[in-house]
Amino acid sequence: MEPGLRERKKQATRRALALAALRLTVERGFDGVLVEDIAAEVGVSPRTFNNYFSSKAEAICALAVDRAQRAGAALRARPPGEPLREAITATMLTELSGGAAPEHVPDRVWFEGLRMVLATPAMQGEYLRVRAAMQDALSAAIANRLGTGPDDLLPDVIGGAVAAACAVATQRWLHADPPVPLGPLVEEALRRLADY
Amino acid sequence: MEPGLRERKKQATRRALALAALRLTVERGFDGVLVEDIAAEVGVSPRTFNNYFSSKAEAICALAVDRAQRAGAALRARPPGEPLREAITATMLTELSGGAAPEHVPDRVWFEGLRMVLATPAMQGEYLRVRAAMQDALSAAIANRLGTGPDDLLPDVIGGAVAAACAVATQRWLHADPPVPLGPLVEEALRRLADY
DNA sequence: GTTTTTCTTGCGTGATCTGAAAGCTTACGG
DNA sequence: CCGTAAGCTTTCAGATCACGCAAGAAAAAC
Repeated sequence: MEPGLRERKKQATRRALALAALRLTVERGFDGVLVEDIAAEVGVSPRTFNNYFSSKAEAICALAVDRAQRAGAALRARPPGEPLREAITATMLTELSGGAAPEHVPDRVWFEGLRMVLATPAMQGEYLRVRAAMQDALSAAIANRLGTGPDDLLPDVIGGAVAAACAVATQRWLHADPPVPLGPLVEEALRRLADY
Repeated sequence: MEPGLRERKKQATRRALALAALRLTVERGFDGVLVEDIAAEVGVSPRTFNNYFSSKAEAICALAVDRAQRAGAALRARPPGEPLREAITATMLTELSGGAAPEHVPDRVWFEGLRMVLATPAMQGEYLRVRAAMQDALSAAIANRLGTGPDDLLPDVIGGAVAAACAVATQRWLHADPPVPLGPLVEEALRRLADY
């Protein structure tokens, strides 16, 4: 069953809105861009914007949510025999370092966008939803990998811990001066997690 | 330096607003209560409400944020010789089980309030800020306890992981049918964390 | 008791988000 | 093909929210 023109158009509009929201926010700041502006950039009415996203912040973080969810799929795709810890580390290194990025979002927009989201109270809540999305995706993938029952706490706990560790690494990465690569930070954060 | 009348009044107003916000929300749902209602309940103007809280959701979760931050102080207060893992577990068991609750908030309001916050998209972001507050408080306390340098990732990573584990336990607790006590869930979640 | 600071309040404004109905576009079946 | 059904977009209107500003009231400082 092909997606059909209608569905493809919808996805395209969604992506365009999310991207415009992110880009404009990076350029002008959260309060410097109105929903109206984003809609105008894409060529739709403001009301249509809210048919896709229930808030400006949600649109800005939509691409990040998509990316977070892909982490789950990536973890599922690791070789079945691989030990869990290695699989997770490898997955996170690949995903977070932007190697696999179907969205053609310029690196600087990602970076500055993240920095801005983290620094703006009105968007912090939404960013934490990104983390939650990643946690859920990881939990599901881990449960799938380990074949644990639905009552086992382990997948959720590990998913949450890994997401938290990655968030810490990302935070450090954003504020590192001089800049450092993200990979080693992620690796170290995950190692420290295992230390505990 | 005593708090002074002015400061005490401010804190009282703040608490009253936060409590009214929580209670009314539990009774009528997030959309069923207006900022105007909360202000009226406490006997201040709506404008004053926004002098204390920058959003309705923030007010609703304010008491939870206070509680989360107390976790850090509680961890600092554990005996210095105690192993970190034990100290954390003991702290979380005491704090989350409501044993130490200076706010005289009825248990049912806490429970239903949490359930409602978790179920309402408009408040989820704010709840995640509660988690962030707990994570920060724990990180600081852990760093203080271990005497680690400011560049060490471990305190932040552990703080995040513990906060995540507690959130998982809380989630299960809220949806457990039939109801189960929170303590054992927290204990197990923290144990699983160490398993990884 | 006066002065000064701080908090509260009322008013006005800009922005966000949502419901409902009308118009246009796509999909489907003959 | 063509007409009908379904879905999406748009316009319009309304409700709420959050905030800046200036004036008034309460507390603190002197």
